[in-house]
Amino acid sequence: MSDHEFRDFYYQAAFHNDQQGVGETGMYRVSSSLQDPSYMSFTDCLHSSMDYCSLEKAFGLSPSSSEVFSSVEGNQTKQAGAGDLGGNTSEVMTTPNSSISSSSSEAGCEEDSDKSKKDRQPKGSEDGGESSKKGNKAKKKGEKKQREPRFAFMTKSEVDHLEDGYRWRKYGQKAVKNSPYPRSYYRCTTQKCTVKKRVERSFQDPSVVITTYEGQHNHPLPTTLRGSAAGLFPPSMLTPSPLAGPSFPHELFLQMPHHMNNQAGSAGSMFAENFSPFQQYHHQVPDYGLLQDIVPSRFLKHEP
DNA sequence: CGAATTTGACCTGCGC
DNA sequence: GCGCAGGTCAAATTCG
Repeated sequence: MSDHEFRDFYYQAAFHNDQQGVGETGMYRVSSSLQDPSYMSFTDCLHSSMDYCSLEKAFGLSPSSSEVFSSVEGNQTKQAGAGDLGGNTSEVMTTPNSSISSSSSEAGCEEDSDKSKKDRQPKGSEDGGESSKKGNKAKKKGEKKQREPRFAFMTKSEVDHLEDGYRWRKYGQKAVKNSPYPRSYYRCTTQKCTVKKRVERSFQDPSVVITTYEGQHNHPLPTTLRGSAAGLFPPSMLTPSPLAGPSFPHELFLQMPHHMNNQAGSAGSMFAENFSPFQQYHHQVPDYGLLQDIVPSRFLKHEP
């Protein structure tokens, strides 16, 4: 997918959103969170709007809910990933009352080699040599790390770091070009979990937070977190194995549709396998038009 | 006191 | 080759 296509997608998404008049209650920011009165966490939002029967609402299938859009980063030319969602001219347009959760996935892509922006192995990687403190960063240049599936979504929120049930440790922050808002980098604190996320605020709509997840959790939600995160989701969502179902809320977005790739034209199919757990759903769904691309059939099928 | 955050330096890839 | 921008590291600092 080229930058333009990527951009177009978001424009369309916004347009679509407007047309549907979606909005009122998004998955975002509501002032009635259990723990934090200032906002509703993503987890809370999912919980509140979610059981599988009502996900369709949560995902914009009903007029009163937020909308989820997906897109797949085919060949991320210059990492047009979510990072750029808020960073350049391709800004998303959200209606004041709506939450657009757009997901961009770039799965796997071992082939993104040349492009893969570094992704250096977590420090202390096996090359054994942490030479001097900072000198060792140039490790294994030949080795291209596979890129994790990545998906982003936008959430209207006053807080940058949305609670999603997992514990994150911030490991960096950078100013983003063309945006007055910095981008924060978080890493899952669970050992051996390599999931990362980036959080930035849209410069066009400061109320919109763009969160990009990279990788998949290989562990259940921490039970201790904010009391009840683990209890918020059905067992299938807590399963470590991606094949058994999303292991964390955002993985729901993974179910989106590989064929957004096809739309994009380029490099589409190469990502399909990364969505394999969900392809079956895709194939099962009747024709819901765009919705089938956006919403997993398992949600759709519950429709009355 | 341990964990989390901040922040400046460093590294890498890309475009010119 | 150079400069820019994104991403990461890790020491210092702050927080619980």
